Order: sequence, then structure tokens, then C-alpha cells
Amino acid sequence: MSTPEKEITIYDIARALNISAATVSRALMDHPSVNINTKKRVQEAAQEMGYRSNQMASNLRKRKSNIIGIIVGNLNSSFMSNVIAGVEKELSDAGYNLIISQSLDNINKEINIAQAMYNNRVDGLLVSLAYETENADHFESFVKRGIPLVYFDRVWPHPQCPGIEIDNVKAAYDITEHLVTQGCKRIAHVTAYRLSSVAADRFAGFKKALEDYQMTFDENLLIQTDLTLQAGIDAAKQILAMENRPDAVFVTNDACAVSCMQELKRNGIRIPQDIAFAGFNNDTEASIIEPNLTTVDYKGYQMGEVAAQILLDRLNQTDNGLLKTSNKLIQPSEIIIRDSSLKRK
Amino acid sequence: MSTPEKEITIYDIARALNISAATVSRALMDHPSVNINTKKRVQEAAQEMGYRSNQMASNLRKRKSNIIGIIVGNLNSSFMSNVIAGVEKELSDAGYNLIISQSLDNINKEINIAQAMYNNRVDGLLVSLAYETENADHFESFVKRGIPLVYFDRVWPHPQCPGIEIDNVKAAYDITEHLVTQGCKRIAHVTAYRLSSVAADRFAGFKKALEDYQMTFDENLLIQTDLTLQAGIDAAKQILAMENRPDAVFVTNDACAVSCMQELKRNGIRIPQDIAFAGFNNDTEASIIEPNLTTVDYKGYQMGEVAAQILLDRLNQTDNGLLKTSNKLIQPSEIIIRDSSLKRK
DNA sequence: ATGAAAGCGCTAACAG
DNA sequence: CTGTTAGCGCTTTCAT
Repeated sequence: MSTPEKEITIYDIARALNISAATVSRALMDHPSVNINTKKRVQEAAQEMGYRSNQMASNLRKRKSNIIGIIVGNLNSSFMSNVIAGVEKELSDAGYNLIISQSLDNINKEINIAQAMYNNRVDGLLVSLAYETENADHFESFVKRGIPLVYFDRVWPHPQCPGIEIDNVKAAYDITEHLVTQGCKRIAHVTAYRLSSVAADRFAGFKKALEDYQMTFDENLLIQTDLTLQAGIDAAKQILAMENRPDAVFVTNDACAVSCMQELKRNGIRIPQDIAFAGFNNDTEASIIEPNLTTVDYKGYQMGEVAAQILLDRLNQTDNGLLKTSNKLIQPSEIIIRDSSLKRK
Repeated sequence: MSTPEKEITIYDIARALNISAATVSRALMDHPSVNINTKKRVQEAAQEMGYRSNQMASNLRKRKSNIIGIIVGNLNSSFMSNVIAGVEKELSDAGYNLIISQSLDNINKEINIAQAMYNNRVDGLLVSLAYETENADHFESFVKRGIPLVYFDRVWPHPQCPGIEIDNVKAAYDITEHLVTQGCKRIAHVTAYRLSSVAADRFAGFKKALEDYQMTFDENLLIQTDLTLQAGIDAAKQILAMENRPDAVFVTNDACAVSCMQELKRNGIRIPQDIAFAGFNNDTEASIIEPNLTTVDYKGYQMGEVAAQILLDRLNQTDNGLLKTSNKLIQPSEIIIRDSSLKRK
């Protein structure tokens, strides 16, 4: 009753059925070369006796932890929650456990987490980098040990590590083009301090669009921040203080865009009439803020599934053909136009 | 280079230093009865040789997985992200790994996850129940085996499982009282289909407040849903279809409240003039929707820390006194009044 | 303060 | 198709 019964092992089953532990083991893992009848007997006995396999022993023997680590900036978005759901589905189907950690977009925390995961011998790693991260040396230990590492969303280019992402250049280009065709002449861009691959790509798409429309980019309209909510407010203050204000703002993420819009609204700026807005990610907030925020949407669940599949391929040394010539995999994205950018309805 | 070097073990260190593996093991875990000098030599050698301990072997020997499971409805809220951060901090300080799963508020998924965690031999479990869950039998296997189980936020009353929660009755009472003092006469309540402990408590607080103010509760104003975004829209439609509409709505969570408000606004209802609103949780959306949503706030990070501490106490058989007579632990909460409920400013 | 030895429970050659 | 055997790397008595 109060003391839990002893855990039963394959030896207990073996004894009960008068067969060897090896056969029990094989039967339990559905090994092809076990007689169908013994297999059945073993499985029934296991069931009845309340057997549960001992992963620790199995892991030790196989020299695999059976654990996959995933490091993300923050779990707090429907995008990331969906990524996790997609990853979880694929990995648990494949029998892996998932250990999730948030870097809270802090580089030092990311380094510590990476170290901890390394010491805990994860069999593979999925990473979406912190905004702050400007190099990925802290993941080299995995590469050196041959532990598969797959980046997603906020990726780091590395010859041996696949990256699942969207075409940030194109998405940023498209959304900027949209602002231009709405008649915006002076478009500000709010981005990260450190131009990570993602931020850099978006910035590049933004500049390319301006060029193509013969608009010169005013350096004064580049606002670099840490992309927090507070940063959105600060960016708004900066904009309010400008003598020659922009007529549109493209923020590289929605959360920051929304807090920036709120602060501007509090100061009497009309959106989109005075200043049009565009964000990135299609977070929940984007369709709650008024006016609703124009943004870029991409599917977290799917990205999670794909990232997990690629990782599993690496673990199994198989190749389902998802990655051909390059180790970059581009997922679809689309721009969603809402009222925050519609100057001419 | 391309082949990763062999993992080194305590035996390698032992050989290098001409001592026994037992001593190395003891030195590494800082056992008191090891000579301070040998300890130092061992630790240096380990460092130099690139040793990392093998958790799998250690786990097998100690018959502990070193893994704590946490099951939540959905990771997608700043509250839950903070809970995770708090839990993670406490547990990783204590040397545990954390496996996170989302039930997506689906009872069957919750059952499967519980089973998987049981089979993976988690050393302890933290659970916030799915909205749908109406009994907790699927967690009995943990109780029977003596595996510590701690509920938080959406708890299940159980003599052997502590529950960390807020005073839902009081919070709901207070927020309802606030609506009443704003002059609301007919207050609708949107809650879950199944009245879990949390939903039931909030409903109870709501009714108690009405009673205390001599208001009879109209059964027609009780709207039971699955609390999704779509449910908010459906609830709005129900309200619009009523011949005798409420003048206030208290929704048992913010996400649903916000989507309900949006739908009502689309249909020309003015908030709070026509219908006042109150929610629960203080999610990000609550301070973005216009008018901003009156709600109940409580701290996720702190709740996560406390839940983890209680779990660690159980694991260590210690008792830091957090739980005295009862196995319920009430965390602070506060109502946040915003424009959605201010009929008289 | 250190060492010898046993064993946690499982899997994988290898042999039959 | 099944059994024998060895060992994954660590911790922990029990001696010394």
C-alpha cells in the first residue's frame, strides 16, 4: 500500500516464463527474430506484472541519452508554442524526450544552457538563437562531438548545421514594398542592436526595396534596440523627438511594434494616417492592437515538425531528401496586410 | 578530427593518477572523506582530459532519472513562460532536468503525456491541468509509486499532492464586486464546460458576490464553453442574440474575454458603456485590447519557484515549512482595474 | 583516506 | 529462434 511495490525487470519476466532475459528484451522491442508466440507471452506477462522498461539501463547500454534539447529565446508566443508542439509530436513519435530551455534572449544564459545540455549528453539539439547572440562558438562542442545540431527560425550559418528558416530578405522586401506603394516616403526601421543573421536579412530586404524604388535610406531612421517592450516605447520617444518624422515604421518583430504603436497613440499620433506600421511574426497581439498590425506570418507547427525531422534524419544517418544541395531549408511565409499600413483604403 | 574523440571515464582519470575509480568518483562529487589534495588533482585532471560525467550510468546506479516532468495546458502565455522560467531556475540549480509537455488543454493528450512520463520514470511531476480535465485518475500511478506530484495553478485536490494556487474564490468575488459597484445589474459569466476546481472556485466567488449584494443570478447568463478564441466569438454571438442582454461579462480567462470583446465591438456594442468586461490572468492581450481589460494578475515566476521548491522538498524528504497544516498553498493575486469595466470614471 | 568488488537493468555479439 | 556472456560507467558498501 504505502510502500510502492518493487519494480519488476526483464529478469522477473524471464523467470516467470522460463526463458532468458535476452529473449524477453528482444520480445519487448519487437525484434523480428523472436517467435510470434513467445513474443505474445512476454508482452502479456509484462502487462500483467506491471513491467515498465528502465530507460536508464537501456540508455547506458546504448550510450544514448534519448534526450533532445531545444533552446529558444522565449516560449511566450503562439509561434513558439506551436513550434514546440510540432517538435514534440515528431520526437515523441520517435521515442525521444525533449528538454526545453529558454535563453530569455540573453547570451550568457544561452551559453550556460548549451553547456548544461552538453553535460547532460543530449543526443541532438535544436536551437533558435537569442537576439543578442553574435556568434555561435558555444555550440562548437556539439559539432566536435558529432552531436547533430539544427537551427531554426533564428539560425546561425554553419556548414555542418542545417538551418530551417523563412526567406527573411524577401518577406522584408515585400512588406517594405507594400509600405512604399501605400505612398510612404520616409520609412523608419526598428531592429536589434546586433545584426544577427535574421535581423540582417530583414534589414537587407528593407534596403533593397527602397533602392528598387529609388528611395535613399536615411540613416537617422534606423533605430537599434534590444527589441523588448520597453524598447518599443523608447523607439516611440525617439520618433516623437525627431524634427523630421517618418511616415512609416517597419519593426522587425510584432511585440516591439505593438508597444511602439501604443506609445505613439498615447501621444496623439494617428496610425496609419500620420505613421503607418508593419511588424513581423503575426503574434496574437497583432490582431488585437488597433489598428490591426500588418505583419509577416509563418507557421510554427510546421517549422517545428521540419526541424525535428531533419534532426531525426541526422540521428538515424538517413536522409529523406529534405536537404539537398544546401543545408538551408526555406519555409513559406506570407505578408498579412491589415489596417496599420493602409493609408489609401 | 571528424571522428569525435573517445569519451573519457573515471577509469581513465584513475589510471592517469594511479588511484582507484572509487576515489575519483568520490572526489568528483566532493565527498568529504577525500583528501583535499587528491580532490584537487582529480578535478584538475578531469578538466584537462575533457571529462564529462555520464549521467546515464549515474542515474542507473542511483535508480533516479534526474528528470522532472511538467505538464501544462499551453505554453503560449507570458504567465506560463514565467512559470517555466521559475521552475527551471530552481530545478536546474538542484541538478534536475526538466521535460515540458503541453496538453493543449486536451484530456486525452494529458493522459498520454502522463503515461509517457511515468514510463520515462520522471522523479517528480508538476501539473497544471487541462481545462477539460474532470478527474485526475491518470495521475494515480505516480501517487501509488510514491513519485512526488505537485499541482499548480489548475490544481486537483488530493490528500497527497500539494497544490499551489491563488484564491480563485476571493479574486472572482472581488472582481465581481467591482462590476457591481460600477452599477452593473445583469452580469454574465463565461466559464468552462466542465467545472474544474479553478472554474468552480471562480464561479463560486462570482455567485457569492452577487448574493452578498442581493442580486439573483440569472441562469440564462451562464455561458459554458471550451474557452478557446472561437468560444469567445461564439459567446459574443450568444450574447447578441439575447433579448435581455447583460450589462457586464466576467470571463474566466483573458484570451477568451478578448476575442469575445472583439466580436461584440464588431457588432457595434460599446465597452464598457453597453457591456462592461472583466477577465482573468492579466495576459499580454489584456493591456492591448481597447478598452484595456480589467483582470486578475498573479505572478508566474514566483508560482513556478514555489511549486518547484515544494517538489524538491518532497524529493529530499525535507520540509522547509512552506506547507504546514494543509497541502494547499495560496499565492497572492490582485485585481487590476482598467477601462473595460469603468462605467463611471 | 583509499581500494576492491559488486551490481544497477539492459542490449548485443556470438554461438548454437 | 533462443541462450550465454560480457559490459555500458558509475556509486556504494565493506574492508583496510
